[in-house]
Amino acid sequence: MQTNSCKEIIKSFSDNNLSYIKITSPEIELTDISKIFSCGQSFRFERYEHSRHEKEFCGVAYGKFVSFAQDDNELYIYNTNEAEYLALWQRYLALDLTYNEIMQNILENISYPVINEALNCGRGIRILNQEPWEVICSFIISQNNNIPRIKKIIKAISKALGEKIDAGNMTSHGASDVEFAFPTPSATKNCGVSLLCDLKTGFRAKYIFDAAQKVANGDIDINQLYALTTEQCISELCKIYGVGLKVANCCALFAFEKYDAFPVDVWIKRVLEKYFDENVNISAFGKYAGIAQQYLFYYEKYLQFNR
DNA sequence: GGCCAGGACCTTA
DNA sequence: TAAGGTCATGGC
Repeated sequence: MQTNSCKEIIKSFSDNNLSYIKITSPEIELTDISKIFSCGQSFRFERYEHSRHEKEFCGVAYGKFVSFAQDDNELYIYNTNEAEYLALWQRYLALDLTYNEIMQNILENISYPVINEALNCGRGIRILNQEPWEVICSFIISQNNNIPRIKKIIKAISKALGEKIDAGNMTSHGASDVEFAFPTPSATKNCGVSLLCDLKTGFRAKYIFDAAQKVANGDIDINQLYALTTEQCISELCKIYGVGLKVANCCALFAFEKYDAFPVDVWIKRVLEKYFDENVNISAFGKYAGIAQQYLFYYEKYLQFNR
């Protein structure tokens, strides 16, 4: 794995009841928070329209309400401090990886014009390292669904079943006084299928319930999945009723650091047919195939909505 | 009012 | 083994 050896400069601030940090580093030059939070990998962040920065996205991750703001090559993280950044948000944002080397690796492995175009178009996208249970549940919800509605359902589930978060110090960064963490597997399991169905999950309710059961009782051991190969990890995830290859690949990529996992949804299927040889092998993309996949996904949607 | 959305499962042949 | 139907729901 490529490790970022370039030194970051982290400055800490405190403003009334709110602590925040400012980060500058070469990696921030390959970071665009608006692409990161609108490329379909994460569903709990919203743009904060009244930001004093060029762009700002706020939401809940790892049980905390946080906001990420950016002006050019400066990244601000509100409601955190340096220690928490180093322990949590650095890895969450993948700022411990050097994306230049990752993109070079992709380009060296596979040579198609669309790869260059997609990497260029999506410049700044980074694959977040999100919480495994939240990712499993979120991508079960994603099936045969669209992104705005996925976000709405996840918000409703969190409000109904998640722990309250006191976010009073973050109302000037898009928070309500009370926000809600993503519910635990056992809270989700205890909720039961019919209430999950009431939360507009529809036919996915029984899938979510089975996932919650298997994770809560240890049939699926989240901590063990990190240590497995990509193939083993995907195969374990597919033991959940309602998790097939596409959802399992999303989980492997977005939660378990399996950067060669390559989710194929309707968009990526279209991309493969449109730009690649008929029998192109996914392994040709190399060990960062999943990251290439995310740039291709963003690129194709970008073309669709910017014509 | 049919079609589509970051699909998976079940039935049928 | 492959193809086609089914499942909830909302936006267009």
